[in-house]
This record gives sequence, structure tokens and C-alpha cells, in this order.
Amino acid sequence: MDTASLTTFLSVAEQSSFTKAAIDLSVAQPTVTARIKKLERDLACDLFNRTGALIRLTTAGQRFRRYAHKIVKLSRLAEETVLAATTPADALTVGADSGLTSYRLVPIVEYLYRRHPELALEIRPLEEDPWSRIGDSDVDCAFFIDVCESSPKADSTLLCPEPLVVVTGQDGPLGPEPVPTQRLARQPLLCAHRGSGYQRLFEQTLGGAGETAVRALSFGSIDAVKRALTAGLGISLLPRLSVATELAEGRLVEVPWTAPFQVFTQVAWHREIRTDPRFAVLLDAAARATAEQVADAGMRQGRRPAL
Amino acid sequence: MDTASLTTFLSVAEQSSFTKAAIDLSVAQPTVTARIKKLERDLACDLFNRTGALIRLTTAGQRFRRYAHKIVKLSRLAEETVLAATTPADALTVGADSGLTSYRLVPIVEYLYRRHPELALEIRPLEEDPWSRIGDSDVDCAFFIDVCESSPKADSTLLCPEPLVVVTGQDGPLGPEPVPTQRLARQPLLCAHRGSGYQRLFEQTLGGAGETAVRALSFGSIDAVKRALTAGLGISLLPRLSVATELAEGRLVEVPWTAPFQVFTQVAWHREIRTDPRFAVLLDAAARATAEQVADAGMRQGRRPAL
DNA sequence: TAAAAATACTCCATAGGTATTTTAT
DNA sequence: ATAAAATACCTATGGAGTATTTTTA
Repeated sequence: MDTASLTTFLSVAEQSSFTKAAIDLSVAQPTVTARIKKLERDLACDLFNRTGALIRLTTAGQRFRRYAHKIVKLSRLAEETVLAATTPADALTVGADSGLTSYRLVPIVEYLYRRHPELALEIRPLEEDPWSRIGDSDVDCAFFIDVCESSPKADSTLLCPEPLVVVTGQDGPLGPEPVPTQRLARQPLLCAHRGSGYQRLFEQTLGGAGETAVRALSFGSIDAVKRALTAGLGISLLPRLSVATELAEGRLVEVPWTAPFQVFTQVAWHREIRTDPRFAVLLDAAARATAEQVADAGMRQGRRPAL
Repeated sequence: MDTASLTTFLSVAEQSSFTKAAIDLSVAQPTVTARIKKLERDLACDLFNRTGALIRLTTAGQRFRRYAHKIVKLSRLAEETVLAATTPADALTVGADSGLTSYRLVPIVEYLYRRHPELALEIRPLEEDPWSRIGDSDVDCAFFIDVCESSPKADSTLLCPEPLVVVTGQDGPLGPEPVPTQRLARQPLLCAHRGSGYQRLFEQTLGGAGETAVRALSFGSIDAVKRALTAGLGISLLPRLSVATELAEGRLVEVPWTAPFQVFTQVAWHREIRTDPRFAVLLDAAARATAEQVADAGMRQGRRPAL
């Protein structure tokens, strides 16, 4: 699979014609035929429905097109970027679960800002599995909520336990009595992102119990999820910390259901960043700021935070 | 540029050795040398510093590695996905500026949910230029805030004008008197994402006026930006709608500065989705829900919303 | 001096071209 | 009948191998 084949594929798809694509790319028409055939052989499936004159993408072809686009674009970007001599600010890229950004990460950033104002950070929402984002070098490190497990590909450390709570809108369909998992599975499920951390576990738990498929809707941010919950669109599993105010004020209500798993806020990082002094500073700030925050919460509630 | 070269490059980078990479990939050692040389020739730069025994990535190599990772991963994914006969839920993918998700998009989703509960949506935050995300087929359509301009690559429509306001924390360094742009440029700049919509315009405006480079920090979500503002970390340009409550309650304060540009909330879409009946439903809902919302706001304020 | 990368050289697979045939409208 | 894709066939580039030399720690 090389960029030339992909570009050819994209051109054929766009022009709906092998001949036009050949002209577009300044190659002979049989060359286009050959390149597409090779792609189809490599992928072991047809990409175009050719009934002589009319050329149309097959469903496989449509699916492949998305990736082809991205790969070609990335390749171009790679070529350009490598030559760009400028070291572009080179901020430490931190991925964070949407549920953590406001409530755990901002205190850390504040801590850092006061003591190390020169440190440049770039915070990006984690839409997928944190481990793979680190593996892809998409982010240097990631803050996320998940069960305690280690990965061979990256190092990680626990910051604090993160109590979760199922919440719904004021006039939601679920009363104050304990709710069986099956009943929960029938509610529309709202979340920031499907793939990151505990959300997958939650869906698995519900999917295992419910007879129907879980209906899930992702909103991209916790704030939007809370608004949708308030509007009565469904239920959501969120860190208690992130909905404390709304629960206290009665804008959201807690659904009496306990998750059969125990999760922690944790940081994972790319092995190679270990030696970066900026990362040491960040990790130290994370540990200190979170410890302070947990201690504060414990004091305010007159007890140690729930494990 | 093909996957074989990239895999070779990644293996060499990981093993820090041409010979070990050759063993790893089950090819002869000169093959590895040749592949890397070809890559270096194509990219017109060295990827490794080889001083005989010690092999290390050059800075260009480090930069290239990020992309190589992603490209290889995407290629694998493409191969797998094409064969997957399952139509995977096939939700309409909607990109949205973080500043819009909660305040403009949730009403639209609510509207849709009531009338078309069967419609599956996937909402993703826009981290970059909406046009390129659509061009990449990353999202089917995008909601964003920007000046009114058309693109040859995608269609778009305006939903409503979106008044912006510069805000800061309660005890911020800026008083109630009008602030010159230069002074604004010296403050740390907080935002959800650097690249999407009006944020770039804002940074250009400040960058043009200020003698020093703009210090910007991205948080990934509006909610996190608001917390950081409250903590006094800097200033931010946000839709007035998204900070109305905080301004009314005095948790955030408005900085008297008027942007030299006029922006609108708008939707842009991939040309090919035009024919999708689900998209027609979405677009209709967007127009109706936004119109309702704007009318409500006008009524409540006893006037038409500010243009 | 030993380990590792580069070079020299050969071979063959294959990508790309031209000319032609097939196919479907 | 015509336009467009596939096939046949040829050529040449270049990728991959073996054997060898160069380099440096």
C-alpha cells in the first residue's frame, strides 16, 4: 500500500472514471487499471463496481475511501513537517478524559502555572483508548479513568480513586429505589466519548445484562452531557466530582446503582518521555495537586474520601 | 512512501539498530539500509544520525516518527475495516466547536430526539479547521463559529450570528475601562482548541497588535476553560451565550474589548452527504431549533438578539 | 579487533508504457 | 458504433538478496 495507489484510487473515485483519473494523474489508462487491481488484490475485495461504462464505488470502496483520504493527507503532512526546521513551540501534549479535564486537570494546570509559567501544555480530549493514543504518539501522556491495569506498551501511575455515579435528569424515568442493571440498559446512554476508559466497561456491563442493544449517544464534552441529561435525554455514568454541584442543587438526580468495578484516575505516558524534565515536573504537579484536592474534599466532608 | 518503508523505519527507530530491525522484519540487513536511504532521499533529509555503531533519530526523524506511526496504524485499520462486512451502526458524524456543543447543539439533539429517536448521531469536538475535517471525511458535517466565507470543497449555511465576548476571572488584571488590543495580547490566552473557527482569527488579531508572541493554552473543552478563567489563569474569547450565567453571577467578568470581526454559527457539510435523507432531517432540525432558541432569547431580553 | 552499517554487484519481480481486444450502452 | 476498461506484451527501473568493504568504539 503506497501513496501512489491511494491517490489513484481517490482520483478514480472522484472522477468515476479510470480514463479521467489517468489524465488527471498524467499516466496511461492501463496503469490506473493495474494500480486499482493491485489494491483490490491486496485488500482481497472489489473497490469498484464496473459494469463496462458505469464505475461506482462498492460499499467496501466507500469504507476504504475514508482511510485513503486520511492516509494521503497524513503522508503529505509528514513530508512537509519533516522539512519544517522550526521547532513549533513543542508543547507537552496531554490527553485527558473529558470527565477529568475540568475537575482534576485544571487544578494541576493551575498548580503548574503558578510555579512553572514557562511550561507549555496542550490539552486534548481523549476520544479513544488512552493506551493506543499514547502508542500512536498522538499524546505524550494521558489522564483517564479506568480500572487498575498495566500495559506493556506504556508506564502508568494511579492518582486517586474516582467514585462514579449514574445520574439522570430531574424528571427522569427512574425513581429513588435501587435499579436493576437490566432496567438501566434500556435507557438511552449519554457520554462524552464512547471509547475512553471506563465508558467501555459500563457499556459492556449494560450490554451483558440487557437483552436489547445499548443506545448510546456521544456529545464530546461532559458539559454537553449534563445539559442533555437535564433535558431528560437519558442516563450517564460520570465521576461524582463532576456532578456534585448539580446533584446538590437538584438539577440532576442520582440513580441508585453501583458499578461492579472500581476505577481510578490515572496517568499513563509514553516510555520515551520518561527522561524529559518537563514531564517530571508535570507528574510531580499532578501528584501534589490531586493529593491536595483529595485532602480538601475529605476535610470538607469530615471524612476520608470514599474508596 | 509505502507501509513497508514506514514499518522498517519504525522498527529501526525502536531497536536503534539496522541489523536488529532486519532480523525483526525477517529481511537482509542491506535491505533495511536501502529502505531507509530511499525514505531519506524521498524526504530530502536525514532520519538517523549514524556514527558507525550508535544509531539515533535526528529531530526530523523524531518528527517523522509520529506520522509514520499514524499512517501505519491507519493502513492496518483500513485493511481490516474494508473486509468487515458489518455496517457499523453508521451514525451520522457531527463535528462541533466546543463552544457550541452545550449551547447550540444540545437543543438540536433534543429536538431530534423527540421527533426522530431512531436517528443515531456521533458528536465529536472540532480540534482543527472544520473544512479540512470535512475534506478528510472525518466528520459528515460540522457546526462551528467563524466569519462568513464559502469554501469550494464543501457547502455551508449560516444558522445565526454569534456574539463573542472577552472574559476573565473575578480578580483578573483588567479593569472595567476599555482595553487596547496590545494590552490584551500580553495576557495568557485560554481556549478549547487552537485551530477551530474564530480562535485563529482572535490570535491573529492579538498577534498583529502585540509585540510579544501570544501565550496560548488549550484545554479541550469550554467547561475547563471557564474553570481556568475562574482560577485567574488568563483571558478567553467565548460566545456570550456560553458565559451568560457566569457573567450574571459575577463569577466571570467581561473585558470591554470588541472584536474587529463578525462571526456566525454555521454548518458545513461534505458534498456527498447532501443526498442523505438523515442529513436533511438534521439540517432542518438545526435551523428550527436555533431559530426557536434565538427567538426565545430575543423575547426574554425584550429585544432582538444583538447582531 | 569485533560488531555494525555501507557498498558492490547480480537477479528478478513488477510497475509502467504501447498496441489491441473486449464490453456495454 | 463508440467510448471506456481490460488484456497482452515488452521494457526498464529498482528492490532484495549475497558477498565484501568500511567504519568506529
